[in-house]
Amino acid sequence: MFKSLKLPLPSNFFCCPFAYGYKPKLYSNNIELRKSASYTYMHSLPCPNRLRALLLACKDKASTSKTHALMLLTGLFKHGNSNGGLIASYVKIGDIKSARKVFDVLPQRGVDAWNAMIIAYSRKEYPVEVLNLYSQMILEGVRPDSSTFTVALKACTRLLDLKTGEEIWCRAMDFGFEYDVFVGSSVLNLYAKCGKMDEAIMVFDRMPRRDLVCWTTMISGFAQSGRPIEAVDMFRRMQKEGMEGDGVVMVGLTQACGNLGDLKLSLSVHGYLIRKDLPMDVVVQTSLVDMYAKNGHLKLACHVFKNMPCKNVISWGALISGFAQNGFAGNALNLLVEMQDCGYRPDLVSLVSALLACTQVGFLKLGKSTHGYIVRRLAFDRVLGTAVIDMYSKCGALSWARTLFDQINSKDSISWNAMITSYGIHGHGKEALSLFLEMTKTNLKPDHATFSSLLSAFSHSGLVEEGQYWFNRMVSEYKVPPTEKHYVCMVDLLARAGRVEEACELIDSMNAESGLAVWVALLAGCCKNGKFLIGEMAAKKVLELNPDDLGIYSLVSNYYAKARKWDDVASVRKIMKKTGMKKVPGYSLVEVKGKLHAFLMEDKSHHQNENMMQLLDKLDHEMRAIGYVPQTEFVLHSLDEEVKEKMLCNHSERLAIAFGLLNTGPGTRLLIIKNLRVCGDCHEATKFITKIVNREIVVRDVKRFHHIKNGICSCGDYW
DNA sequence: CCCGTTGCGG
Repeated sequence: MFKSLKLPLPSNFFCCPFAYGYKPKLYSNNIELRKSASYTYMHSLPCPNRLRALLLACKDKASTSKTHALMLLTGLFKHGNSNGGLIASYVKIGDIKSARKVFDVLPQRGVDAWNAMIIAYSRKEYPVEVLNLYSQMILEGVRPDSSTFTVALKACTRLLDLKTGEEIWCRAMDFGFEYDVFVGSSVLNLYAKCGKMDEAIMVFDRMPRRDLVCWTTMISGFAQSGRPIEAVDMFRRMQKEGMEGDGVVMVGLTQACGNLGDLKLSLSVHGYLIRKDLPMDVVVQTSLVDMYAKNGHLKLACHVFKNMPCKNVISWGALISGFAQNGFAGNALNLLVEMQDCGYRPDLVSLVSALLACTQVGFLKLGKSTHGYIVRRLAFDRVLGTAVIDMYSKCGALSWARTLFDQINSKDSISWNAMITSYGIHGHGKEALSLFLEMTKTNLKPDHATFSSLLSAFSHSGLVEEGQYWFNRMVSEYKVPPTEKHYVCMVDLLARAGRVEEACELIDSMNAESGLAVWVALLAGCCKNGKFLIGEMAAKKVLELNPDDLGIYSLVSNYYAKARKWDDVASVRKIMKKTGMKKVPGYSLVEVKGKLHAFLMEDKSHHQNENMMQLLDKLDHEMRAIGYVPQTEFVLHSLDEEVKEKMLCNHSERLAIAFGLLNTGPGTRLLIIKNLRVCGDCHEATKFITKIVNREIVVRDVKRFHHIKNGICSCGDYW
């Protein structure tokens, strides 16, 4: 990061100048300026333009050097004029080192020379060098021009160095560039990229003249700051002022549409591009793919993608990440292969998407080979490392996750949080705590996310005392204001431990409005512990908040069933039917011999169905012999007990387990991935199965892991 | 008098 300009501050400089009533002085004389060298030269030597033309025509090293020599001979070099052109011609042939060498020995350096050098560094993306030269230039008393300020501001934007940027902007205004569109749009971009859209709009509204670039900056600024509605408003305002968009403007709008998820608007943006016959380059088309993918319309995204005459890795990445983000892990992974078949090398983004896809479906084998690919092909950085940690832990390989965690040498709080979360979901609350304590010994500060990870780890392990202790210390010592997420963890922790009264008190003490999630957590705890007094209230609260998740209604209905309030069960069922919410079909996945197999509830279509049923039948008898009693309360239909018991056997995880047992060698660990929470009966049954077949079965449900071995589950039946 | 300078994709 750029340290400091070490320059005297312009007058009235303070934070965002307009916010504090800053009034720029036009053409101020408060800084002693030497006249620029090119200015003096014009009156003393002939034919400067011929030399410039010559320099501009230079195409290679030879002609540049020749002209350079000519300048030295004629004495032009000594007098300083045209040196900007000389530097620029070295830059043009890509020889920045020579350009800098010339620059350093110039007897007189006019603003053109400085600009040429600064622009060269800007193009090569050396923002720190740009700012160094800029400040040196000011100190030497050379008068910067519009380009100088524009490029210097761009450098600050790259570094996200708002403070330096504002300082430069103030100076630009003092030098008379307040209404320069180039300087102005650079300032807008600086604010936009630093996430200060309110300041940007303040500057924007004061601009007397705005070009298309200014509008684009505002539109994409709003889009990228998560304010898509304002981005669209900005575009409408622009049209009202008689401007038409170009491709770049539309890219900003596609981002806004992607975030809004408004298909109609998305289609109209696409339509605008076609109607106005704007050039559809790779960038525009890729942003359309991304827009449709973010809207969840993968078909449209694919359609645009397929019709792209020219694709690149970014286009592929947009589609792959679209599939992965929308939960279509298989499509994402297939696309990654297809991309390679088409001769494109997966890059960071497509690989992270692939990891995400593997994580979603618990495809450890493919995740591992993706990890291998990353290690071989790319530098293994912190971001990728954290993604791989997440993948391993969510694919059940906690110890591998830890090994990798130890290998990351400059961990940020995201890496720590990922590892703490990993211990949490595997039910290792104590390890999560000791890792947290280790983190506090570094100079990283635990933030709200760290405490979310820690508290949820406690809740998965039922560590009530620890939870209360650290919740209090989070507020008092670490000054992290508790968010709803933290409250949910605490309510969950207390309520599941049966301390529903304390959970209630905690909800009452919340500053913010208590949302749906805390009441759901409370209700779940009441349901588990048969606390019908507080449960009644929690159930009412939950229903009042009109949840749109069918799972929540199932919880309420389960609760009423447990409380034997059949009328209420019926009325909740009625709501569920009326709202027409689709039940998410439960499925289970199991990896066998490097392939992932999926099972739906009561799925009889599998070619091994016969064998699986036989095995389950056999296991059912053996389980009953050693004490298994089917818990039919988990089947919600009003059916005969016998039918209910049969249905339990057809739960998807039983099918997956049967398939896994039949197709793997004795003693192999099975990993089952579920998209819902594991049902209580299956949990019991699996414990018995591990005893009978002498295997370890790991089940990942939507919330956490269950490592089941010898009839005992790592969750301690606490989930 | 001219030139260089500002906004876009996973």
